Amino acid sequence: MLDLKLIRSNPEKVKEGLKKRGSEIDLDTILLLDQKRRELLLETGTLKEKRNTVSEEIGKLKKEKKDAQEKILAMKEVSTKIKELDAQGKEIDEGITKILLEIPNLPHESVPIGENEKDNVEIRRWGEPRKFNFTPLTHGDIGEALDILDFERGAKIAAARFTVLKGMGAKLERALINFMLDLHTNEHGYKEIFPPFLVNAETMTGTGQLPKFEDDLFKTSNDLYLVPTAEVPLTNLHRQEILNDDDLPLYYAAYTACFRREAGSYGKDVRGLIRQHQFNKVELVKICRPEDSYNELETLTQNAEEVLKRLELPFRVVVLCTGDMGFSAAKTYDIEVWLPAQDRYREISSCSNCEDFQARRAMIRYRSKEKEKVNLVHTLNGSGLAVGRTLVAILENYQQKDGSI
RNA sequence: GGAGGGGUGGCAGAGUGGCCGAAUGCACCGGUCUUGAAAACCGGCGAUAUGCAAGUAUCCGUGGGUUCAAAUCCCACCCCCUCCGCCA
Repeated sequence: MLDLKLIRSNPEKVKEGLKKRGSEIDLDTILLLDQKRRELLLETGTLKEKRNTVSEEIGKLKKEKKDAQEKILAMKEVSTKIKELDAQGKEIDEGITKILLEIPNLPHESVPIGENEKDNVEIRRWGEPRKFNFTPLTHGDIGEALDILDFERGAKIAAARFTVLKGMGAKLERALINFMLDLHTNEHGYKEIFPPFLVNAETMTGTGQLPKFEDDLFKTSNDLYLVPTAEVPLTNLHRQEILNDDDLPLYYAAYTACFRREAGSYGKDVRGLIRQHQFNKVELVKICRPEDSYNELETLTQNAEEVLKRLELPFRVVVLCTGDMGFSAAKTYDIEVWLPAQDRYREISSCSNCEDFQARRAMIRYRSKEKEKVNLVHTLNGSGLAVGRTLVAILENYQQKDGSI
């Protein structure tokens, strides 16, 4: 959520930022509503002040057993008017919130301007893609041949885009989860969390999945949602809290299964493990002071990269252009791992600084020591890493001519 | 699922219709004292909106309602605790 005050004081800047993302949003409506809201607030404020003082007088008169009937009647009228105006105000507030919740974050000034993934900018590479003296197979073919991936039965017992991991495949997946969590908690200073996999609508709104992206989520019959990423429960741990300055920065790491409807991705990555309705991920989340967030983004990204370095998998890091960034992000680095069978780099981690966008939605604040003031925190998140895709990378990069890994 | 109890400021905990945004204690911050610290004493100490500011308004789990006036009364919902049932 953007700061309404910023929209009010500098609508041109906001428009410009949104335009860079390819987001044409009409700010006139919200500015009009805001204007109306403030006028109304002034009016009701005055009326309520009157009601408060006169009500007090009535109380005194009654105590002295004097007649207060006239004042009561007058205030009855005032109260009716207040009720009316309050109802109007509430409607306007809801209108403003509704619009605000659907506006994406503004890109950071360092983000390259562009339309889509073609305009993302590579900033570094690590490792050399291996030269094969045979044609490398896809992870799907390898997995089926070794009987460690079972797509058919995944579809049978659930649906398309669900996969069964078997034997050494299941073991490898589990080992990767442990490896990643151990690395981040033992060496990078993150606190391990095991959160619920189902969360409520407020939580989904806090990180930006709702209301705009409801179609991407699985929802249960009692109004809980399956988490699409651990970013959601981790960031919302401190929803509606005021943190102490000393508590910051907070580093959290969690494994969760992730659930996504993948509506609208028909025909994309249909074969294999790349795009699933359910996949495993170890997620990193940071909650920090605003002045630190861009440094924290760099280290967060490096923490994620370290997983690939230790697995000796070649990768590159790209900075997403304005048009390719997610809804809540101000700046995002994608880490892309080399996949020989696809002969290209594929996303395996996405590390974002959301600045105060989520903090404002979720009301995550801290009391700064120097200024004794309450401020919004900055929130960051990054995959560290997507486990299924890591397994894919291992199978493809470490395959041998005889079909073994 | 059934029965009962309860949700008040960072925490504990008063407050059952009217100077209550809320006593008191702890914690915290500043000061006095001290070589320093502790203790003691003095003072300060919630958030949001709006406004240049003074101020004003709002907030006592959430949402409605009654009333001139609601933390306090009524209704619905949510959450927590205890007991019973069921259960990995």
